[in-house]
Amino acid sequence: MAPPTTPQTMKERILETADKLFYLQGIRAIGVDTIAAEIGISKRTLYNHFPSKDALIAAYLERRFVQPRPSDKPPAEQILATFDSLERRFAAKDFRGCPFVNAVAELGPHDRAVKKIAVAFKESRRAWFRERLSELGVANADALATQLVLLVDGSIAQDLVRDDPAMARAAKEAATVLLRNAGVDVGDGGDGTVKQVKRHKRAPQ
Amino acid sequence: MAPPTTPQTMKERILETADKLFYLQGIRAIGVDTIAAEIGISKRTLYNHFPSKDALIAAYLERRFVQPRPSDKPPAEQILATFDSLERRFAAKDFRGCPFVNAVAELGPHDRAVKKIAVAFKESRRAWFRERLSELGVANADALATQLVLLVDGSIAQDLVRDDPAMARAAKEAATVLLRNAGVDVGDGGDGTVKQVKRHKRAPQ
DNA sequence: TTTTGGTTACACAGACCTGTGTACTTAGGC
DNA sequence: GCCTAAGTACACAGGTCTGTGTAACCAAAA
Repeated sequence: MAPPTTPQTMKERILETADKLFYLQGIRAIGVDTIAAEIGISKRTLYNHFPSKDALIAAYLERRFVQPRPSDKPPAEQILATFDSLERRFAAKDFRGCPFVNAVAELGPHDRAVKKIAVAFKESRRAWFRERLSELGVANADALATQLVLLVDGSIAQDLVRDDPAMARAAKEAATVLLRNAGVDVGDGGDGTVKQVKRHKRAPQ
Repeated sequence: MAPPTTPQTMKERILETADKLFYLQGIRAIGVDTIAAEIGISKRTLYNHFPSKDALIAAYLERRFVQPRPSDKPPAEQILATFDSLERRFAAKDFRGCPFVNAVAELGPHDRAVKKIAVAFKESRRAWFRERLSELGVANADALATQLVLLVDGSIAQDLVRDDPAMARAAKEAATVLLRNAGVDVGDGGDGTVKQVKRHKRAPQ
C-alpha cells in the first residue's frame, strides 16, 4: 500500500501496528489477523517474523520499555517535569493508561513473561527517581522515590477511568509537597504558573 | 452439589462465582460456560437470570461498588486507616488490583457502561476523602482528596504488578506528610508502629 | 391430579481465535 | 537464465466464545 514511503523493516512495521492496536484496544481484543490486515500483509508473513502471538506481545512491551533521556537540568526540575509530560500525554486523546499495568490487568497473574517485564519497567522508573533524589542529597531517597511513583501510577490510573489530565497536576502538587518536606528546594512550588516575580529561595530542612 | 447449604438465591450464587472468576482471572478470560460449570448449573440457567454476558459484567461491577461503613472514629484516623486496610488487602493472595480499573483496562474505552460505573466508584471514593477532610476543617479539601486517591490508586497499581504490600505503607507515609502539610493533626505520624510512649499533640496549623 | 416454573442436558449456529500447510509470485544477486 | 529469499493468497484444522432452541425433568402449588 505504501512500500516506497516505508524504509523501515517489516518487523518494525509489524511492531508499530501491533503497538497501536494492542495499546489502544487491548491485547486480547486484537487478533493477529487484524494486525496483518491493518498493515496489508498476509498473516503468514506476520508469523514468519514472530513465532507466536505471545512473542509479539513480549516484543510489544519490550519496545515500550524506553529509558528516559538523560538531561542536564537540575534534578528537582527533572522530577517535576515528569508530571508535566504526564499531563501532556493525558491530554492526548490516544492515551490509555500504562501499557504494562494494562497488560498485567488483562493477561492475569499467570503470565510470567508479561509480569516480569512490567516489574522491570516499574522498578526502572523508581530507580530513576531515586537517582535524581540522591543527586539532591535527599536522606531517604528510596522511600521518597517509591512515593513519587505512587503519584505517577495513581494519576495514570485515575486518568484512565476519568479522562482528566488535571490528575497529573494534582500529582505534581502532591509531589511538590513531598519534595519540600524532604528538604528539597522546589522554588516557588514548581507548578510553573505561579513563578512570577519573587522567587524566594528557601533553605533546605 | 451443595444445595442445602446455600440459602442464597440463584442469582446471588451466579454473581458470587462470576465475581471470583472475573476478578481473579479477568473478564475476557472467563466464559459463561466456566461460570456455570463452577456452580454446577447449566449455561441455560445462567442466561435465564442474566440476558447477556455484558449484563453479568455490569452486575458484577455494581456488586463491587460498596460504600465504606460510617465510622465514629476521628476523621484523620479514618483516612489513615484506609491505607492500613489497603495493606491488609494487598497481603491477601487473592488481591488483584482494583476491579474497576482492571475492567476499564481490559474492556477498552468504548465500553460506556463499564466506564460509567468505574467513574462513579472513583468519584465516590474521592468524595469520601473530601468529606473527612472537610470535617477536619481543611481549607482545600477537594484538592487534597484528589491527591489522596492518587496515592490509593497508585499503591494498588504498584501492588498489582509488584505484589508488594509495602506500597500501601509508602502511600500512608506520603498521605501523612500531605495531611500534616495541610495542618491536620496526625499524631506521631499515624503509622501505628511508632506510637509508643510520648504521643505529643501538635496544634493544628 | 394437573399445572406451572425453574432447571437440566444437549445440540447447534455463527463468530472469532491461533497457528499451519501449500502452492504461487516477485525481486535481486549470481 | 537461474536461484534464493521474502511475501502472498487461501484454505483449513482445532479450539473457544456467546447465545439460542428444544425436549425432558422435577417439585411444589392449586
